[in-house]
Amino acid sequence: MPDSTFPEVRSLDLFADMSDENYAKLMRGAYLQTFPPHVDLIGEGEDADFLHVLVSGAVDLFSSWSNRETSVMIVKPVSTFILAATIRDARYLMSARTMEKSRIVMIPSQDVRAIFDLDAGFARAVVVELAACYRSVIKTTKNLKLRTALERLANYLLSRSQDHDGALNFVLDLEKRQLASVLGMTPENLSRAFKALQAYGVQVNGENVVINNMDDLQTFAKPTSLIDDNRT
Amino acid sequence: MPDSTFPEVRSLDLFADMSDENYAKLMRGAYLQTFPPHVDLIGEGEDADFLHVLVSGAVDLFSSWSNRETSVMIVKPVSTFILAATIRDARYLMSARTMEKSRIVMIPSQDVRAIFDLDAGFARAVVVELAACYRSVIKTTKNLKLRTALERLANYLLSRSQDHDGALNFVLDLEKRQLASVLGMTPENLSRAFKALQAYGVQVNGENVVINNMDDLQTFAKPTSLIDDNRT
DNA sequence: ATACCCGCTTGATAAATATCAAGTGATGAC
DNA sequence: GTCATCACTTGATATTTATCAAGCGGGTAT
Repeated sequence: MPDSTFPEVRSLDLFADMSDENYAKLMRGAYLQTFPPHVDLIGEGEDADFLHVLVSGAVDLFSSWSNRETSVMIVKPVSTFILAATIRDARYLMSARTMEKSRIVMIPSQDVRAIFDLDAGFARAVVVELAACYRSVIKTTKNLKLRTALERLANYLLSRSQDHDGALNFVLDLEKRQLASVLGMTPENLSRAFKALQAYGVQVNGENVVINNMDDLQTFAKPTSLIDDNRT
Repeated sequence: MPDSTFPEVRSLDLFADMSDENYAKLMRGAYLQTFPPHVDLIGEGEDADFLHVLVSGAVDLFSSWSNRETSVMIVKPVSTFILAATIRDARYLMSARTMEKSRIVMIPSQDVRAIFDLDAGFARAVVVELAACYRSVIKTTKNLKLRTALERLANYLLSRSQDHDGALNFVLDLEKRQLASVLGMTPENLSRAFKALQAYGVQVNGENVVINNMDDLQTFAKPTSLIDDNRT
């Protein structure tokens, strides 16, 4: 492959299938920016002028209403965020802030839409990506409506274990209050939920998690790929 | 426009922009089927062999886990459902059943994917549709995580009022137990929630709803287009 | 080293929501 | 017309979750 701007971006599924020419066009107006931790990037309700690609760091997509706030999802590198708003030329539904120092490529939304019309490979990739995002949020909805907070936590831990090749001990990748918000509960409630999972052999010490009895935990959590597997 | 198979389908946004030739190809393997009320169409976990287009009637998309069941969304005509699974050649994340007598056009998924590659207009329409679906589910998630059941109900009533050009009285379009499931609460809780909204001037008699004091209800419900407007 | 901050925990209590059981009322079958 | 069915309602109670208020403890700045 010839040189390209932002090679990390080029190798993303979303951009891998397009022609070099169209990729170059798309990146002509794009720029890379580095942000410190805890910086607001986007406010919900604003116009989606840019498609964002997180190259390194971590970003929290959250939403507020009537004095309440919740984290809708966490974005980890390398991936895009708020593709749907860009495509529809609509307003952001979520706010975004960096969680740590982050490098982000910003691509003007109008260029994304223009190249979409020019490049069939890109168009296909956008559709596949959007369909995956859609399915992921459907799973979130099922998780919220069908499970209690304790069950959501148990399944979260099983998922993280899977991420580590089924390891029985691992480190939480989120601060606990952040995790509480993602799971749709308060930090106090999360604290108690961790204690309640001791009954199923889960030990938590700071950010370290040990699963002493995988069978017990699975029997309680009843994980299913139709909710918990983010790949399918 | 020349004659086309399933004119109701042809005029959908999703199919309006494609060439007559490709539309004909897409519909070659499609067939229309009529189902009685309360018939299971799809079970979650099955392979997405067909894209479904609801031409008349109503369909409930629901999901089950561990002895619990919840209605994720209701599909009204004319619209497609489970587009994302079709695109990704994946398994259905939701089950589907008819709520009333329904006519449904079923299009083989492989044809959808094939024509997608051939027809740029169709590809664009799929992307726009999927982006809309994605944003709609994000709104559902915000609704669930940021609001209590009472607040969800209040905003639901305001939305239905909007659907009727802001009318102060209208008829519920769902059975109450169905509505309870969509809103993520039990039928008993919904019954009490209706009574609680009397304090804000809402009167419910059977399926008839009267909003006596729109200001009061809005002050309580705090509707926002970033959650409650399904068009943007 | 000391003091402070901050995230987390814990306890007590309140609010929201679900469950179980019984009752009401409309609708439809016979 | 009577009975049965079914959705809905109502009441009593249990569970889940949130709120408020301290307290704990590891890290950091000075």
